[in-house]
Amino acid sequence: MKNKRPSIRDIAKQLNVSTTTVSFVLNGKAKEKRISEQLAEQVLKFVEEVGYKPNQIAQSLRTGKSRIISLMVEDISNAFFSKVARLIEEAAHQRGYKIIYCSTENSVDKTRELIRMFRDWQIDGYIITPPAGVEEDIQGLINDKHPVVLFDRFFPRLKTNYVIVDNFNSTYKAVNHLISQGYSRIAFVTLESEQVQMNDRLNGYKKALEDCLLPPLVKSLNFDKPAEENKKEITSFLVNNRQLDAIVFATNYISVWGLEAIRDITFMSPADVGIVSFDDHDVFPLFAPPVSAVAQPVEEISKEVINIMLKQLEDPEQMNTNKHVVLPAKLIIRESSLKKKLA
Amino acid sequence: MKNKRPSIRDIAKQLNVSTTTVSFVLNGKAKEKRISEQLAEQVLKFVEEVGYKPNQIAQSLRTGKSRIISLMVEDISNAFFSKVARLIEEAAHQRGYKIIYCSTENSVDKTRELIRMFRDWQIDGYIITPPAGVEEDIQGLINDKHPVVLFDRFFPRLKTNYVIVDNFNSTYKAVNHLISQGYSRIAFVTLESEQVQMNDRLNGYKKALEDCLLPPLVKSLNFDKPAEENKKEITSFLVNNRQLDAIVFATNYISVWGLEAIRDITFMSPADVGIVSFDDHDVFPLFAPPVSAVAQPVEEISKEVINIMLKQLEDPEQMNTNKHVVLPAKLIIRESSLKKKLA
DNA sequence: TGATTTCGCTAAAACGATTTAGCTAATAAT
DNA sequence: ATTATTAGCTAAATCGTTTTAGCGAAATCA
Repeated sequence: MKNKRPSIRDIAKQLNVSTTTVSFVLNGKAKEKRISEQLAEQVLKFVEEVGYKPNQIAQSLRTGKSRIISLMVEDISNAFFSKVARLIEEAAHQRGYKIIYCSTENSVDKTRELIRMFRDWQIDGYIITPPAGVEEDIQGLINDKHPVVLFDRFFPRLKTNYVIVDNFNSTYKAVNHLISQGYSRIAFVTLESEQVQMNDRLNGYKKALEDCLLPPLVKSLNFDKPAEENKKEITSFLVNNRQLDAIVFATNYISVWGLEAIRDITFMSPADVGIVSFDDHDVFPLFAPPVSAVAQPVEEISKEVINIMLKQLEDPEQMNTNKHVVLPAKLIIRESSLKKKLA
Repeated sequence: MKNKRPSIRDIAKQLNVSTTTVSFVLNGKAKEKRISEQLAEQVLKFVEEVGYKPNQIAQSLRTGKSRIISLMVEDISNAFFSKVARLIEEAAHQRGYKIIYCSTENSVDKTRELIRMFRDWQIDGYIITPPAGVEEDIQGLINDKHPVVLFDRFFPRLKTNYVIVDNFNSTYKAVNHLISQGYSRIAFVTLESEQVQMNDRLNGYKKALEDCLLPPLVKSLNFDKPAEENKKEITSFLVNNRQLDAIVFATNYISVWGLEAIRDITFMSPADVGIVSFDDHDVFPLFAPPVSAVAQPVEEISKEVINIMLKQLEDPEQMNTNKHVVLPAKLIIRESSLKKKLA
C-alpha cells in the first residue's frame, strides 16, 4: 500500500505543538509570530529529519496559488517554440515554478478551451502566443487579474505585456539585403493570417520593395491545410512565376515547405534563387546552399518573458503593467542569399 | 477585483438543496444515490446556466487525483521528443488529462529533482525517458504504486512498462543496407552512454559488420559537452579515418553535428560518403544529398504510451503490469545511403 | 395496525494546509 | 498590589470538494 506521507498534523502531534506553530515556522513567520527560537529550531530540525514536504494541493486550495504557469505556444514541435519553451521552463524551475505547456495549433477553439481549463485549475500565470480571435479571452484573463504575457505576437488593441521582435524592420532589412545582392524579383511566401507578427513581416517586405520601386509578389498559404497541400500551393506559385529570383519565407516551417517545393521543380534549383527564412533553424547551415535566416533572439525572448511574468507574480502591484518589449532580430547571411556569379 | 467563482455551496444554497445532492448529481451518481430525476435535472440545468465548474484543486485534495500526467523527455527541443510530446498531449487532453512536460537533459540530478517535485504535486502518472542512473527513483515510484511508463529506453533490471523500438534490428538493417550498397568501411558515431537504446543500436551495428566480416569503427561522444566540442570531435575522428566510406549516426542531433563536420572538411563531401541517421528529421529530405534515416514510428509510440498510461489510471488493477512494447522502426532510404557511380 | 423497507435527501467529517483571533502566563508599569 | 503589556503559543475557521452514515416520510408487507 501507498504509505501516506506525513501531514502537518502528524508533525505537530509528534512534537506536541499545534499545527499553527509548525505552519508559522515553516513559512518563516516564527519571528513575526513570536515563536521562540528554540522551538522554531526544534521544528525545523524534525521536519528536516522526517523529510516532511507540505502538500502542494492543500496549500493551493488554501492560498489560491498553484505555482504553475501555463505556456501556450502555437506548436511545441516547432524548433522556435520548443527552444523558447525549454528556456522558459528552466528559468521557471529555478524560481520554484512549474510550467505546463501546450500547443494551440492556432485554433481559436482549442485555445479557448485550454484557457478555460487552466482557469479551472487556478493556474498562476499565462504565457501565450495567441491565435487571432482570442482577444476577448485574453481580455477576460486580464480583467480577472491573472498575470499575462504574450510573445511572438500581440493584439494592438489590448493592454497587455508582450515580448516580440521587430518583425517589420527585420524583414525590411532581409529584403534589402537581397536587393543589395542584385535580386530584383523577390517573392514573399506567408500565411493568410491576421496575426500582427505576420502582417508586420509582410509590411516590412512590401516597404523594402516599394522603397526600391520593385513590384511585390506575395503568396499566402493556409495554416490549417495539411503540409502536403501547402507544398503543392508553393510549387504551383513558383511554376507560375518563373521570373522570380529570390524568396523570403515568413516562418521556418514555410521555408521547409518551400525548399521541398523548389527541390521538386525540375527547372529550378535552390542555388538559382536567393532565399531568406524568417526564423532560423539548426539545420539551415547544412542545406545546399546554406539558408540565410532572420534569427529571433531566443534566449532574450525567453528571459524577458519569464522576467515579466515573475515580476507580476511576486508583486501584484506590477500586475499587467503593460510592458512592451521589442527585440531586434538578427539577419544571418548564408550562401543562399548571396548572388552567385553568372557562369 | 477578481469576483469569486461560485462554489458548490453557492449552487446548493440557491437551489435550496444540500451540497451533497449537487455533488451526487454532478458526479453522475444521481441514480445510484436515489436523487429524483426531477431534482437531478433541475440541478444540472442550473449548473449549466450559471456555468459552474468544480474547483479542480479542491477536488484533487479530496480525491487524491490530479488528472495531471508528467512527461519527462530528454530534451523537448529535439524533434523526436517534441513530436511525441505533442501527440501524447493531444491524446491526453481528449481523455481529460493534462500533461506537464519537462526536459531531463539526461541529468540524473535534474531528473531526480523533477520526480521529487512531481511527487510533491501528487501527479497521477509518470511518462519518462530516463537517463541512466535513476533506476532507484523509478523503482521508488513503482513501489509507491504510481503509474509509470518509460519510453525510448528502459532498465532491463526493472519491472516496468515501456515502449521502445527495436533498436538492435533497426540498426542492423540500416548497416546491412549500406553494405549491400557496396560500402565497407562503415563508422558508427554515438554517445558514451549506458542507456539501453544506445547500446542496442551500437550492438546492431557491430553484429551487422561482424556477419560480413567487416571491421567496426566507433566514435563515442559526450552528451554533456557543448555541441561545438562534439562537432570538433567528429571532425578529427573523420580526419583520422579517411578510409571510411559510410557513417551511421546514433541520433538525429548527432547526425546534424556530423553533417556539419563533413561540410567543414575540405577533402570530404557529403556526396562521397554513405550516411544513415538513427531518428528521422523533417528536413533530412532536403539535404544534399537527402539523408537516409531509421524513422521511429512516432504516432504509434505515442499511442502505445498513452494507452498504457490511461489503462493504469483508469483501472488500478492494471497498475504496473509490466507491459513491454517493442515497435519496428522503418528504414527510409534516401540518396545519402545509395552508392554513387564512380566517375 | 404495526413493523419493515424503500425513497429522497442531508449533516457532518474528511482532505491538508493557512490564518485570524484569542488565551494563558510572565513581565513591566503604575 | 493591581493593571497593562508582551511573549509564546493554539483553537478553530477556512478553502471547495467528496463521501459516509443516517434521518424522516412514504410505501410495502404481514
